[in-house]
Amino acid sequence: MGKAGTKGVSRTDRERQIVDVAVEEFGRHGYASVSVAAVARRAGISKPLVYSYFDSKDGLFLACVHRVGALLADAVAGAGSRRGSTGHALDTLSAIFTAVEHCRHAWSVLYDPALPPSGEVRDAVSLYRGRLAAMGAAGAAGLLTRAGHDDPLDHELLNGVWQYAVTAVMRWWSEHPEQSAAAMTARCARLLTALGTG
Amino acid sequence: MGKAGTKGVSRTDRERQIVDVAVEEFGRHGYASVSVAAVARRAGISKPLVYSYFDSKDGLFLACVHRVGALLADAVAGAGSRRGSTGHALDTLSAIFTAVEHCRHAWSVLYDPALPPSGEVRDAVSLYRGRLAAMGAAGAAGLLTRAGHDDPLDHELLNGVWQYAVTAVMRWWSEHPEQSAAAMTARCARLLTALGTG
DNA sequence: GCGAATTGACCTTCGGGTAAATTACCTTCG
DNA sequence: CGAAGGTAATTTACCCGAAGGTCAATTCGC
Repeated sequence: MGKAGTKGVSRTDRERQIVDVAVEEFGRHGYASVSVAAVARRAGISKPLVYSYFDSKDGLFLACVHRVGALLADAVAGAGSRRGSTGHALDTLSAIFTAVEHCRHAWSVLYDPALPPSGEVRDAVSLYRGRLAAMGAAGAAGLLTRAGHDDPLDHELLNGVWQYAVTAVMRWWSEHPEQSAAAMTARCARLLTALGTG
Repeated sequence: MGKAGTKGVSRTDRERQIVDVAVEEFGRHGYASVSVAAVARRAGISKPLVYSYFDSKDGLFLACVHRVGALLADAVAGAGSRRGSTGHALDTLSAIFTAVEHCRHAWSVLYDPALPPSGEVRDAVSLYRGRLAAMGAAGAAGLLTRAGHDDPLDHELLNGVWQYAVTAVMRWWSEHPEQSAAAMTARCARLLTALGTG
């Protein structure tokens, strides 16, 4: 639109705003389908400004990964810790819901299945996924050992299923924006008790 | 590599072979990250031949969707039908495992989350997803009503979680090619019983 | 005026898509 | 049975738009 020249927005503020937009775009459409120009447009600025602050598309995505990775890891680490796998799962989900209530596509950024198959981006994503998996599904281990199963591959698979289940819940939530975090927690509580009595 | 001219492969055979390759590529990397040239290269032919048979990238993807959609829908429709949600889920999973044992990326083609957000492709995918959801998670409805929950949104969400859980299992399987379909069924049986006793 | 913020215009690569030419198979007629 | 010609299979070379990435200029706050 307007000519060149500063608009009085500090670099820090602008970076935060760009990452806000980028998280939503990446979370909604996936890494491969989002163009830097689209992010710039939706942020109301021009493409070279994005490159000036983040160097490359990967750099922008990395910033998003660190943003949402820290947010989610902190939330899960600080979650309540009831005993019993159902209670533990609910505590974890509740912590995630409240953490991303104003940034609902955060989870999908970390669990975008169409990432570049190698490189720095993949490494950073794997790092945060690993942390979330270790914490969130530590309860799953107890669940399996209590049932007498100790195959490590079983644990690995249950871990993957747990993370994809959370992904499903998050995507459903993005499509039902009227639902509050508390309502989501209650809903998941109903589902989990129903599963336990199946 | 060689010059032009037919190699004596009929259109029908070639189409089947191209779709074989394309299903694997689309399933592994996702719609947006796969180029028609890559599919052609891995099939040992040239790009214009693909366009000559499938018109466009969307046309090629549509062929893949119909291939795997029919395969999966038939498998689930013909699955055993034990009573009880655990038995029903296991029957469904077992049918899917044996159906796609030689085509393990089939499921991921239908559940690629980075599809174009509208258009014919999306419609076809939604059609098959709907069929699979209706059949596969009819059991989920029983599970919820038995537990006294009748919120239709709960059903919708449980449906989504079920489909993503299956997606997780399928992706794990793609990364563990040494596992047989029977082994996967047994593994899922262990997980489901462990869940029931949680 | 100096530096930070910001942009229009440009370059380059990649991927979807196309046109025309080449080769081989199959029919048909002498 | 063999030559002519149509048709199907296949490729090389190309076009074009979109997206990643860069440069130099311009404007504002201090």
